[in-house]
Amino acid sequence: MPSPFDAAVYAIVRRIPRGRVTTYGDIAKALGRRGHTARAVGSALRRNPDPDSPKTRRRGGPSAVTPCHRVVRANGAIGGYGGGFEGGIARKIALLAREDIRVRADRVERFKSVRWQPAHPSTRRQREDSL
DNA sequence: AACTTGACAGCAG
DNA sequence: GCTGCTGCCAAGT
Repeated sequence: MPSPFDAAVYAIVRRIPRGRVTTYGDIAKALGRRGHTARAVGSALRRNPDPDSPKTRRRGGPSAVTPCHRVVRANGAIGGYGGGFEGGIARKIALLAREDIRVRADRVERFKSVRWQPAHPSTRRQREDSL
């Protein structure tokens, strides 16, 4: 059973549209936390119970999984994936490529334009998706 | 209960 | 661009 914190993180990750990415820090902000929280977000994703693997992927269902590969670093760097085992990052890159997001020299190309930001708690407006 | 570690961020040099 | 430091955290030892 994921902790409330983890569950909150997953809930946000599941809202990331296909073909877009967000950052650990953006998620932390959306949770109304600051400081070291971005690290905690990474820790939560590391425990992701439902990654976008062939086994867990649902056909047709939009975000039935927790697409943690769509979470990268604030500076556009790819970030981590899986326990950090060799090949984990490669999988993340492959999953992103499948959504037309290219990674070059450890950086997401056109990062600014594919970046998606969840709504900040103090902001009631929900038109976050078009940004 | 203290201390360490981690899929991080922002700001200063 | 980069490197180094500190930061309203959460889990694991």
